[in-house]
Amino acid sequence: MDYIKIESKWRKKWEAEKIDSFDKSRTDKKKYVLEMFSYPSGANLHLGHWYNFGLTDVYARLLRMQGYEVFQPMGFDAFGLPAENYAIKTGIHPKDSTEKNIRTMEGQLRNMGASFDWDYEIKTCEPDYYKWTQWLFLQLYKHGLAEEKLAPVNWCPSCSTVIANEQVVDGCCERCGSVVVRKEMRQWFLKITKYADELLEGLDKIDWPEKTKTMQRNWIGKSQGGEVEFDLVGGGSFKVFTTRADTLFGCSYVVLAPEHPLVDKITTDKQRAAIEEYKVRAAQQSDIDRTSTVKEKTGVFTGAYAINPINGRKVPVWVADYVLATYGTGAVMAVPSHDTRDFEFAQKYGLPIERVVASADGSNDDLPFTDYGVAVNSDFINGMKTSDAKTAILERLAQLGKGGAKTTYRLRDWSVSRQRYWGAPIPIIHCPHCGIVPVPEKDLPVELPYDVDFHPSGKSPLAGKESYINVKCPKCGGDAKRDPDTLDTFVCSSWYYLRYPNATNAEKAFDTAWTDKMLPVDTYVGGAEHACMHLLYARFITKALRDMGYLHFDEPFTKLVHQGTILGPDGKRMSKTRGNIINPDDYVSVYGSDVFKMYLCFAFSYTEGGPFSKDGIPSIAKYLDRVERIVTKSIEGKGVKPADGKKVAELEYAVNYTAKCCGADIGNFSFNTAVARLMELTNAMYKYDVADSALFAASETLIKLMAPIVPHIAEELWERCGHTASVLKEKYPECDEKKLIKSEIEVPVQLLGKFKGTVMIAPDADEATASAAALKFLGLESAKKVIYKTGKIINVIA
RNA sequence: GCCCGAAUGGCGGAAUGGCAGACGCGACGGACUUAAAAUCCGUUUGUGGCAACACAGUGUCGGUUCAAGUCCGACUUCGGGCACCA
Repeated sequence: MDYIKIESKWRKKWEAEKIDSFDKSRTDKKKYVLEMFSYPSGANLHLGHWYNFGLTDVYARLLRMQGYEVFQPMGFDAFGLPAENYAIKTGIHPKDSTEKNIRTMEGQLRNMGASFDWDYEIKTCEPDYYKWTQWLFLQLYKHGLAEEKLAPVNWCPSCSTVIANEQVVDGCCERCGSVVVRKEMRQWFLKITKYADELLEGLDKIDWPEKTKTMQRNWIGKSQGGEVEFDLVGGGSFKVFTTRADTLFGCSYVVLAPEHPLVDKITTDKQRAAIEEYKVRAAQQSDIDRTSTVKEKTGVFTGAYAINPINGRKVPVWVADYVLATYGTGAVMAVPSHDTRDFEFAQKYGLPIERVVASADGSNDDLPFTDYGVAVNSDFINGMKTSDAKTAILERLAQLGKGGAKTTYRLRDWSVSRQRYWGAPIPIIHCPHCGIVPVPEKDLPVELPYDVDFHPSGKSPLAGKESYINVKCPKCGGDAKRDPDTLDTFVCSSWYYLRYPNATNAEKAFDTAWTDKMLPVDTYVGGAEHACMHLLYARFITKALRDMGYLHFDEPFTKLVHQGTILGPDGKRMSKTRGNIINPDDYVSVYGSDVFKMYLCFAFSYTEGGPFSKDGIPSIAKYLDRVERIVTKSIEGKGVKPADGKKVAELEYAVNYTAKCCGADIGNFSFNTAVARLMELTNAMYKYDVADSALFAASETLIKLMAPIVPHIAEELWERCGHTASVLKEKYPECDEKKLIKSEIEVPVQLLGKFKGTVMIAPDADEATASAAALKFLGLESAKKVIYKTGKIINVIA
């Protein structure tokens, strides 16, 4: 078959007929199938795009044939650093390069033959999209979910911008790999931490891969423990957070983070110089140095003392950078006997180490002992199990007014200010009189000016654009300045799935009633690398918008599927440096998109991925040629009455068995087994090998069954079978269970659990019949016991 | 260090606790052909045997069960995530 020719023929026809258009009147049957939209970085679609979009399209086409009204849009996550970095290198404006890349990718996506409805296309870099990103930001601001604060941020010196916690990988910038440093800056934050608990609980209600849910759980990092307030000798107090309140009697010193505001106040004159020096050193360190676990712990005594509220003991106050300012209260109680870090520190600086927990069975007396056990040397909790002791201590602290139960989270607020050009401008005006003034909604969008010097200078590029930055205050009319930063691109992508069904709405970001009908996304497919970024942000934004009354559902993505990673032929991750990158175009241009997609279906377990092997592609073409031959043969026998009833029954069994499995497999993203079943049916048809109406009927079913995977080829063969309407409008074949009933079935016989052979019995044979057949087969008179699982197995215990 | 996954022929990969290796690639054999390609039909986990067959076999070691690739416990290796989170 000339696949290329066939594809262009049908593609033209489908586009002219708008066969993939979403029918708004059928929302009762809607399925919102969404692939994570792509970043238009390179000029071409890569293998990952094909694997994600192409195969999800197979799933979408199945749903359509099953009678659902599928909404499957496509668009581009078009803002972001790569386009800007590319511009800095080449001088080509990010807008120009992005638009060019989008045009190329649109063309390729159309050639993929995927059933996207392009009427709903969105591009996040266009004013009619980012207008609503800005609107979203303003709503968050109005509802107290966006705030500007001075905070330590992750600064990438190479990208000259702040990046989010989630974008720091091993202490380095996720984008460029530079070592990230810590910097105090005024930044906009979205208060995702307000939703920490709900983001955690919501995970139980959604059909997502367990692994991804676990990653989000760990990222949110809920930690239940307690707060303990220590009074300072000489006045004042501070709190520490602990998950091991039961060890409070073993606390021999306390430690503040170098950035803790109390440090300056309590440091004695004698210690001041040493503390100052230590603070400077700590500030200079990058996160990667500072959080290195191999590094020896360091710290300095402040000269101050605090009182342990549980026993009135005076303990020294130290400063050490192993305590993080950004977690808990930025201060810890040190119990060297039961915490490895405190132990190491105490040993180095000669601080007391006193055991207060013993192992329950007395087996382990090494320190530090970090397991749970039984309290010792701890006054009123002596003998209590760790969990009880925790409660007892926290209750006592509550009575004393010195603390109590407390929960903390690892999750931090989401920093969204970026000192870069190619993003959505933050719609805020800073007025010397009125302070922070949001841009009035009627003035949106705040348009991103084209002519800007975006070379890195350590300052936001927009700050240098006078005509942009200088503005009148909307409140008092006086001179004011725009916020010079742009929003993290993850803000753009945190709500795009809401915009798709509303893509043409010029009045609103999205219409509430319509969005409630169309959302949540039924099936969302994309890479697992977004587990703690996009997928968490999107959930947060959905919940925030719900609380503002703009929508009425809790979770944006009901079911989530991650495609696996396709590796290079060498079994390693594809990369330019390894030179093992596979370009799909090399194969698509020869074999066409159907063959290539079917190869991707067949060669991998979808969620696992695996190494690419070009040998599999011609074998799929060979298979489809084989299909063409048997279909052609069957057409000749269209009106011929079948002669052999038994053979027909066998063929019909194969047809119905395939129908039963194929749809279910595609529905489960088990594309490889779906293709295997199609191949089995084809083999059965070759075995049947008589050109008659039974073979023709099998052909028609086979074509329908394979239509979601190879739509062009199926359409061509369907036409050859004499049909004028599209096969894609056919109902997906269902299994006729009656055709699967056989008069006799083959049942395996085991002797003492060991397979010995099979016997033929009626499918509804009772245990006695089955048992007798098995004994006869084994040549036995009797058996101690026979286990018969109907239709499955007969196990004889002799 | 902690938390997840995964491990099955020469290869990609299948198997609701019930015949391990579906389906395909590769390899080998046969048919067709002057020949080759293409096609069609076989064989293909290992060991022993002419054979029927026997034994072994899903990373390792134990366990539960009539029955374990699948469940439980301990470990090994690889992949992913988190990591001085108190």
